Amino acid sequence: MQARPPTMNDVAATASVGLKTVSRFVNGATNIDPVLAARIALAIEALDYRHNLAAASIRPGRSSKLIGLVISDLANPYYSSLARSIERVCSEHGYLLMSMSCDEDTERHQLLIDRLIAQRVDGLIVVPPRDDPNAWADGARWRIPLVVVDRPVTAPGIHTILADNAGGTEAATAELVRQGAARVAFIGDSLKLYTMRERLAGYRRIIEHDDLRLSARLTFTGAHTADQASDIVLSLLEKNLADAIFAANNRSTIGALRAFARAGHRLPLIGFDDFEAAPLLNPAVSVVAQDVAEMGRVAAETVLAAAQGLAPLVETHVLPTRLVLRGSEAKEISGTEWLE
Amino acid sequence: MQARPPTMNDVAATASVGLKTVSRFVNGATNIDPVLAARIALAIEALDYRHNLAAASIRPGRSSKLIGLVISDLANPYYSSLARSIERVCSEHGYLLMSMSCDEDTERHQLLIDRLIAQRVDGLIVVPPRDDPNAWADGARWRIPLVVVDRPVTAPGIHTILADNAGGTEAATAELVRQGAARVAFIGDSLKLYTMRERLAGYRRIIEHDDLRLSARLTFTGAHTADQASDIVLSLLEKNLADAIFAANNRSTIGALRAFARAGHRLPLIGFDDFEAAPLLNPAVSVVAQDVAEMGRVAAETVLAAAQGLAPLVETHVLPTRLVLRGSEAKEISGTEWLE
DNA sequence: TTGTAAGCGTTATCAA
DNA sequence: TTGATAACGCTTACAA
Repeated sequence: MQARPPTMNDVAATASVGLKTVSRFVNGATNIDPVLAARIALAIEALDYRHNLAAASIRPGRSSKLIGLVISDLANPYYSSLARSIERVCSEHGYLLMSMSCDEDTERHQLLIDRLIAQRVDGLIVVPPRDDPNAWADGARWRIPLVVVDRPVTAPGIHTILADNAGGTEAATAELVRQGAARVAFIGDSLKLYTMRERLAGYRRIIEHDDLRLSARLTFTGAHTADQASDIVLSLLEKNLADAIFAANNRSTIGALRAFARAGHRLPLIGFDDFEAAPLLNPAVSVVAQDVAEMGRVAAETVLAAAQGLAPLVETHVLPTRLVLRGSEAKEISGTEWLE
Repeated sequence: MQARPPTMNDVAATASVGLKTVSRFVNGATNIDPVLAARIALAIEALDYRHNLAAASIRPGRSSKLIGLVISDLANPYYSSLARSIERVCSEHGYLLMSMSCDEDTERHQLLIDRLIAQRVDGLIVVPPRDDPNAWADGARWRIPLVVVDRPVTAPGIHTILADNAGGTEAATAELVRQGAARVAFIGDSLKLYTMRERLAGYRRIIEHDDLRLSARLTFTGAHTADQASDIVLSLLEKNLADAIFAANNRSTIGALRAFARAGHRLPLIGFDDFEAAPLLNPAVSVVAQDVAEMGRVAAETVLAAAQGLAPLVETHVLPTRLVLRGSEAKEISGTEWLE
């Protein structure tokens, strides 16, 4: 069905020039006889010749100009924003980004990394899998630059880009306290997750500093789903055990909102991670926002610099978060404002 | 800095076996002397050898096992869902998906396609650029399978996957009429866009069929932004010119919601395309939802079938949409229900 | 400036 | 079953 695609040799023959001249032409060399160049251009057009980068890239000194990215889910807004930002930087440098989803599956994660290395990408950006974030990088010998994003890895000598999970949570908790909440509850997922441990640490910096000695009774790390978070918050509301809620991830934020709706009244709330609906809800939901685009940019520039031999120092980069106050700290549902 | 990565030859030398035997081993051939196999495995481990797929793929009869995808924006939920769905099918078939964003930029779109072909992808899935959706595919001779998604292309012989834009809008409009709206307004973007033309056509099937002769006065195709949509809807509300709103895309839906908020009262509303906030708003927003995952699945299976020589008939595939009624058709802001 | 010849890492042929 | 040898499409000395 599909004929073998034409090669540089075919072009050379058709244009009656040497192979090397076609190679020069294709690679954009300037010192070519205009007459030959025209013949070559014509032949390329006639044959519909396409440069074969796979063949070109196996020569020593040449590289694929490909960067690999392994995340858990391309369709998750957090990761797709990250991918988009990385893609932008890559394309500015003439690189193509290959973004792969591993579904937080450790095995698939490894498979994808192996496949990308087999594809001879010039660099790798990886979000470690949630469970067992270290195994894949453990004894591996990295011949290509590797940058890790969002969660750190224990293996040494790896570029790491993180958000300031602790600092962001600290700021949010402090704001809730400043607004008069003596009892701020922390609703989050398992402490097996690095980000949860960090966020809880930030929360404790404030709560224990204020010596309220409440952190233990108000700390909930079993909210794996929005429903579980909702149940926890509902119970707090019914027993009047808290004055404000810090929701340590999106699911917990949604859960808290559902609990508010069910109970008919609400508490001041700040959630970790922004989400599309947050500014559209009534009242708009305050959040700690990560600068995902910036994380992507730094990750991409780090990997590209290293890929081009500019070998930056291996270091951990912690990017600041932003407290976005929108109005969910109001004591009651205002009912008047809606969508702005 | 980075040493040249070890080759199959290095492995063969280390293991004291022939090159071809290593090749067999790496490609999973079964008929290998277990003793030699063990030596090879050891050598691979010792050298940290990695198969070079780029080199392998230049041999005749071998392919890259890569599929290319060109969309406008990976960070757009619609496209990231599409990419995710395609990626899933590809990986089930042992293919890797390369997803690229062109930002609706015709030039970049062409650049990406050329680059992917140069990379020797086995197939290409493309969302044509919004402006000038035909140029890129016009005279091109496609040696690899090509599938076009979301918007059609005039060039013949190209697999095309579309959503039933007209049918979905028809159903939504009919529902609004059924609920008693005599004057349903159509708020959308320019008719230069294929999807807008289709959606308007669906709207007219109902409005003109009902002989209400209102479609012209109630059709607005200048809502390029949410703000413009908002202004239009606000004016309709103030002059009491419409009984219900059909918002032909997400931006128009958001605009209509803003107008409702500003005016303090609302009309029955159905929007085209679902969005994350829709079920969370109060009242929840009814939409015409596209089955994006299914579109991706069909696109991927079409391209993979063709790539594997199963050459399915070239055809246009129109996938049904789903009318998701959630409660935004209520006449007033209820204020009691909130997040469920 | 141009072309010839060698070699990149892999796979396919084919004789052993 | 194994391994020397010849491709694959391309780039890079090096000679012309």
